[in-house]
Amino acid sequence: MSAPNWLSPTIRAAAKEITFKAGQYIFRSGARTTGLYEIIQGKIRLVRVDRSGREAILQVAGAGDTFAEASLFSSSYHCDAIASTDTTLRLYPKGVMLAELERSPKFSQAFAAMLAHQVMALRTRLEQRNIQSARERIRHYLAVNADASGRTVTISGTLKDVAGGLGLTHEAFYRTLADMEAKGEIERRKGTITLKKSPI
Amino acid sequence: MSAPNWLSPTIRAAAKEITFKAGQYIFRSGARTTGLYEIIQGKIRLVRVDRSGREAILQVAGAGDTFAEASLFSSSYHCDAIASTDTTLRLYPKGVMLAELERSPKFSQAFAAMLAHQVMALRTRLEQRNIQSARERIRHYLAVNADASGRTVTISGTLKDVAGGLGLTHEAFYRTLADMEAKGEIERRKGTITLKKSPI
DNA sequence: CGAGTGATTGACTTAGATCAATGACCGTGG
DNA sequence: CCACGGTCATTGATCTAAGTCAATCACTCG
Repeated sequence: MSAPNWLSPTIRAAAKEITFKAGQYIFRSGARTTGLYEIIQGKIRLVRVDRSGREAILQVAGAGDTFAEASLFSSSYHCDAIASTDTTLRLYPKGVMLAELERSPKFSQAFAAMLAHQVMALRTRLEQRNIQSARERIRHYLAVNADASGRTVTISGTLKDVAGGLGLTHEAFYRTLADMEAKGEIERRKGTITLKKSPI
Repeated sequence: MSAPNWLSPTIRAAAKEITFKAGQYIFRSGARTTGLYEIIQGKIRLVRVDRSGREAILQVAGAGDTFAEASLFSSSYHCDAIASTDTTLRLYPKGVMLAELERSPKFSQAFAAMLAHQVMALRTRLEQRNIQSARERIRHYLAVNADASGRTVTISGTLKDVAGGLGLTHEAFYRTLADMEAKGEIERRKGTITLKKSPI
């Protein structure tokens, strides 16, 4: 999800870049695990194929994301990884990663910290999805992503992307934002949204 | 989320049990971090309070779940933890945990493995929530949770709980299941659901 | 300057939430 | 032992918010 600043120089050195064409398999279910991947460019999906031959998507990942973390601790893959577009990956080989976990407590901590933060962020997003109403969902997003002052949220990327991240269509998102602004609940400026204090 | 079989005896020994009354704060935003919690009994919620004084829920956790993993790597809390019911917790103190991470590569690996699995499971659930249609969401659930044969899913807990986990009302869930059964897509038995092969 | 994309708004439709009612089952306390 | 309260499972009726389709404007980039 984020740039891997948690990696030690040793591991960076051991990484290999690999490219895949759209549609190509990166690994298949049952195959021996190779390591942790980081996406340099492109998009991949992890899928499991169900009885009817349909793909059940486990994860979609894009540039900057990592995937197959859990494969470090398992001997074979339990899903397929497929390049959705032409893709460049960086592979951090399992052996090197495990050796480094073994050798360097510093690295272990950094790695665990990164995973713990991801767990927290994912749980929060999942909790957000439990909210039915678009308006409440957006409020949740704003409350959770507000800066230290608890007021302003900086929008990273396009509004459309944010809408997608919230599990809303961009139309619903635009509309609700417009409505919230009209009602004075928020204020919009280029790249930021500011929560207004409730008028009570 | 699961019984902490990844804990070393050293840490188990250092754990402390604490009880809270419903509504009591377990920790508050800004306070110094104490460690990782496991819920023995009861329910808690992690919340951030927004400008309008409303709670934005970051996580709801129940018996068997752990929370505040990330606090191990941070000096102060960034949210409040509140007991939703009378609750018994086990606290694994931060100092002991970090020392153990430092000392025992075995433990570091086990801890990282546990977190990596959680990350995977959470990503999968999040991906599931991107599916609009109840029917497709259920299909996804079945495909992902099928046993080795790829056919049968064992229902843990009540159907109602499963519905909740899928982000559906229990009514919608029952209805869709009934419909899928009527159409011969699945077969239901006590405690299990079996996927039928697609008729193509 | 056109093509492509984001931002925005309108109109329409629908799937799922909500409210409601019923039967089955389970534990329990008199 | 059985009546009663509670919860789960199930189905019906209704409503509405959000998805879908569609059109327009602004902006950027080669």
